[in-house]
Amino acid sequence: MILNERKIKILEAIISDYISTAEPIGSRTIAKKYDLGISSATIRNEMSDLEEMGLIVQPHASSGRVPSDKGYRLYVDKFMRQKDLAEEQMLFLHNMISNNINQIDYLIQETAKAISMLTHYTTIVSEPQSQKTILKHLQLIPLDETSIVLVLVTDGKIVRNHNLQVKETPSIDVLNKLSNILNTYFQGHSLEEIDIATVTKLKREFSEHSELLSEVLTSVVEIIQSIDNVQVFLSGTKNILGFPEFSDVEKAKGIFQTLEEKELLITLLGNSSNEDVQIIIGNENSMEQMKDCSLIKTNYKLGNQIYGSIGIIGPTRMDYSQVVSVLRGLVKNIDVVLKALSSENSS
Amino acid sequence: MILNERKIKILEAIISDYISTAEPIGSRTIAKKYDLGISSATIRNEMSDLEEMGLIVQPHASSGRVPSDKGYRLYVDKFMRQKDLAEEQMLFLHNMISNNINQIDYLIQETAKAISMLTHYTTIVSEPQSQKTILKHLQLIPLDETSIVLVLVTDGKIVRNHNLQVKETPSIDVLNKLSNILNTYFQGHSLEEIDIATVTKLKREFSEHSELLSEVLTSVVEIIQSIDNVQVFLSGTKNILGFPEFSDVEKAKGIFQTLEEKELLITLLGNSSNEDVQIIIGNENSMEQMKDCSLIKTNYKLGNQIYGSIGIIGPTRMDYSQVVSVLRGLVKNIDVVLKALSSENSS
DNA sequence: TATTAGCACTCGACAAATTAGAGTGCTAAC
DNA sequence: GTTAGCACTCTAATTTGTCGAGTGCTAATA
Repeated sequence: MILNERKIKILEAIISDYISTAEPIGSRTIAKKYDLGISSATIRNEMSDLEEMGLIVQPHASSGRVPSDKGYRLYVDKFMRQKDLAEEQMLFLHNMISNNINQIDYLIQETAKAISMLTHYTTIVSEPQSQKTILKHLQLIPLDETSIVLVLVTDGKIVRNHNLQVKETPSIDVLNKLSNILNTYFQGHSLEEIDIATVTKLKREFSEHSELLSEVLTSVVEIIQSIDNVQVFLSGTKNILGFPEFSDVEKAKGIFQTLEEKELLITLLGNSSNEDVQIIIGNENSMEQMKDCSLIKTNYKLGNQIYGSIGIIGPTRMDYSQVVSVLRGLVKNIDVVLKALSSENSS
Repeated sequence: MILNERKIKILEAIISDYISTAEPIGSRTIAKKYDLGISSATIRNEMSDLEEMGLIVQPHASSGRVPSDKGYRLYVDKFMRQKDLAEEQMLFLHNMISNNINQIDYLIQETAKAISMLTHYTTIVSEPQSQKTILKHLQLIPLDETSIVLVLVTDGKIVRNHNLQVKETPSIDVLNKLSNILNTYFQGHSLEEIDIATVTKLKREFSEHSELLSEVLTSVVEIIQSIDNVQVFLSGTKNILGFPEFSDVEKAKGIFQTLEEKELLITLLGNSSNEDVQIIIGNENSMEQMKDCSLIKTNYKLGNQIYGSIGIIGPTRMDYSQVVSVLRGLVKNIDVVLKALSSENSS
């Protein structure tokens, strides 16, 4: 069956109406509300075709139609028009980013808040991480009599602390000396390069503080492993409860369960380095509890090869077009702020 | 009116029944279910008295009775029996604590998870902070061409990073030198002592790196101010939806709204240094949205004068006795683990 | 041939009526 | 002081009826 202009118009009418009302929509309503120049009977015939094509469904016989996942998919892929974000929203994002660009963890927290505020959906933001993290600096700091903090800085501006227990905390001078040794060996190397082989070699060369060094090295390896353990921030979970499709408490519970598990969120966001906006509609998501939700996600770039992800979750009837605009606006503003920063520095 | 033995038994029956069923309970049910040796008519008379005393209420005429906030309060203060935590639960907590005692932020995160798992209520844990934080160490670390990380360690084992922007990042040697200066001046001083006066004095003495020093000092002050900005972890929010009293989505939304605001959570946990378990029932809480909830909270001690708080939120009919046991068990285990650690070190 | 008007039919949402059940308070008897 | 019994009340659940929105089909129309 051919999808002619008229069918598309009707499908768009159904989708746009359903997005705003969450109520099934019938032929008469379309005829009245949208000026398509055809009667409800004709619309009825066309709707029957659309249903046959699997683009819309009837929740129950003799009710109006509702877009199917396939219908949304077609709309999103082919007919969705992109709106540009309003000036003031762009400004809002710009300010939010500029104010937090130096504190990555605040930035992602505030980003989550801002996006959930703008879209009224639930927002997940993952901490940016480099595809190939390079160590920039290591520093040991005394914590108390028996513990040291190892601070590690990567080129992705990620700063991580890790406590390590020792028999007795050495003096600051010793710690500084040790930090220097670590730096000369590790600085500029990617995380993958710091493997058991290098570590054993280092241990052999420095037998002086060998016991301490050995403990420190173990910690370095641990941090490096845990650096994949990205932080994830969530905002706007309560919005979920505002949608009629989740007034069934059981459904809402399933979603909250997923949102509470950091690992699931990370799986959800995935780890593609695709820079464009991706849309996952309803059943396309492999997680059972998420089959009534859609997820719109994108990756943002915070520097050379440093990517984080941001995802927005809502009911399948979410306002795809608006969310895509907001995400594109966000990514664009991050770029703008970063460019402004780097040109400022080079001047 | 006198609250005799029999009235107390009936009140306890009502409370314990309501805690588990969430259904109003009538005189006949009590007579059948609880072997009090009196007829339903007598129970009826007694219940009438209990209602007059404000300890129970009828949700509507000719329904069973439900405990009032005042009823719970009386029960909690006078009649609640404390159960001891089961061996395996103690062990579970002990292991959780030992595994995380060296990483404070993990510890509080895992604690939130563990407690919400054990109680099935929502758990809030705030990062421990000292009543009178003393600086132990400051360290400047290069981040990139124009930013430095200032790492600050307190005697409360709190480690905080703060980025600061500079015109040009100095060499590591300069940073180390500066770190040393900062340490000689600030080490061992409490946060309150580091005020504008000290800072200005320091600035005057060291005019050499004055501009840099000035920026660093501003940051130090900023961190010190933000150190009150404690982290808070939440777990088990989804449990809220499991309780019939919150199947009204609007009520649930109000609570979620509160839980999403960190500031509100901190207000909720308060900042008393009282070490015993406190119970706030329904309307006793000043927040409007929380008037259908009870909050059970306690402070835990992680060292000399270092306290964090932990709070558990549930419906007013929550199982006070169980929650108190779990909290006491947790606090006890923290003590045990800390003692074990310190004796291990001194040996 | 495509479109439309008309009609019978279906189904869910809603309201009103009915019923069953749990609970109460009161009174009189024990 | 306690209890059995009874009339009464109120809610929750069920039933019944009505309305409206929607459908599919058919026959007439442009």
